[in-house]
Amino acid sequence: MQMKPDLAALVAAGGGRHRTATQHVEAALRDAILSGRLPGGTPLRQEELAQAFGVSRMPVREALRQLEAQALLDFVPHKGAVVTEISAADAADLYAIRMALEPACLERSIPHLQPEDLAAAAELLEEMDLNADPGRMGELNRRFHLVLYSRAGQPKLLALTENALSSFDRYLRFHLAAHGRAHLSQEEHRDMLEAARAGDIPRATRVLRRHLDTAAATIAAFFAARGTGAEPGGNS
Amino acid sequence: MQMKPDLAALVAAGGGRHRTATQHVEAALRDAILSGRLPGGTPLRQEELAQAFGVSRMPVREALRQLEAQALLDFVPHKGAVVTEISAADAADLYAIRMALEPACLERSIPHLQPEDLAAAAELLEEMDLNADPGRMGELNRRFHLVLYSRAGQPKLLALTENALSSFDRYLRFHLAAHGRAHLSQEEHRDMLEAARAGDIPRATRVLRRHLDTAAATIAAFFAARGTGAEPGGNS
DNA sequence: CAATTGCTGATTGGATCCAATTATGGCACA
DNA sequence: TGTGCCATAATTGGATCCAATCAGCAATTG
Repeated sequence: MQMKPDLAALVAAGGGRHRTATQHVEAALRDAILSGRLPGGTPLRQEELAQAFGVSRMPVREALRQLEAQALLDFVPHKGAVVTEISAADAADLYAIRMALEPACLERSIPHLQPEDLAAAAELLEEMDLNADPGRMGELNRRFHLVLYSRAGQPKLLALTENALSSFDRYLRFHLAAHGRAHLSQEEHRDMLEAARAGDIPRATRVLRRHLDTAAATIAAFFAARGTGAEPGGNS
Repeated sequence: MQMKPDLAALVAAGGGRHRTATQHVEAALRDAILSGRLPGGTPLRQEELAQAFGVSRMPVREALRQLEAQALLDFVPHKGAVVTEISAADAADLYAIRMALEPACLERSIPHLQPEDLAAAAELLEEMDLNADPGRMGELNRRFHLVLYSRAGQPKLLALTENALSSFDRYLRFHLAAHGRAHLSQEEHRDMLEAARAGDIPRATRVLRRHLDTAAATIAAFFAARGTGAEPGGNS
């Protein structure tokens, strides 16, 4: 009966692949939050995390501040950082951002898309068909979208979009739980890819908007069915 | 002949109005960067800033990291943080973001705008007519836009928009230098306010898009006329 | 004379220690 | 028995100190 197996687990998730300890802690915590292993409302105490990661409290502090800037944590003075709660309102907020940013990315990127981009996108779609692991699904979905946007040539716009997509990962499990998780709007994904291949910007953005609309509706329905703060699955 | 009068000046700009030293340093530095007092390319050494602010290097470090996350600084290992350079490409990037986010904010906010919001917006426009101080102009312009968006009811979307508007302040001085700075698109501002008052969402967003288009064109022309890295005015 | 290599200085990342603030529990008293 | 106050303890913010890494320069050698 370990009280905190999550900490030991998420330390390993960071891997040793980061240059500084701060980056290591930040990556591990972000991944844990976005994947749902650290659910909303979880309090994070610096000392505890420092021991778990085998570092001092300082890199933990800096990592927490970075995550706070990304709206993944709320800082409460003298009570520690807590993982931000997910909610229908927050999901709608994220969707509004995605709806604003992603069509802009797509329409700027499509004219400059290269064959290798389309091939990479198609490969990601195939992988999504085969791979049903919810955790990996979020990454695949995010990468698929980002590949299509990658030639927009506006780094800040892309960075914002990537951040919004990452934040959305927290809600993807809802989506997967609602649908049979077998096909996560793969129809629309294929439509988008086809439109992009054809260079048909109006059609591509139209499909993208519908894709986002249906996803938003799915999440909203999920929250409406349950209480506003319910988690879809266990943390097993 | 003080080598670094800027540091002493920007310390005072922070004021004593922040809870933690980190917030104080962050606010002062951000204001200095956005206002142009710290131009692009300026190296910021932690020890130097710490002395200037009368604090240790730690809050300076955290503040710099926060500013890096906001894309105002670039971190170069063992060479210090440098203020990000402004460029035509960066300006275009920012405008793409504004063009994506602000119409979304406006159309969601207009239906819920209150009379006091419209009054506040009108007051800001008047103040912009009277006040010609470039530094204050940026704040007024930002607040005018934000008031019109304030009822969008999507905190993350608004936060992103506010950040984009703040970042744009760095380019506002170009705009002011190009036009006579007497009327910073006040025509379009008034049009927007009128459309918002009438609840005419299509017209308001149309005006807003044109407003952003013309502003983008102005900045682009300014960069085209000069070299890509020129600063408009002195730092007096 | 130029290129390379070793050294020194500077700068950042991390650890440990201290201070300030507040949540929380117990205890006394009405 | 319930309520309010106080003391303790836990937690964060900040300061100082140490280690590691890299830039720049000079001396040396081909």
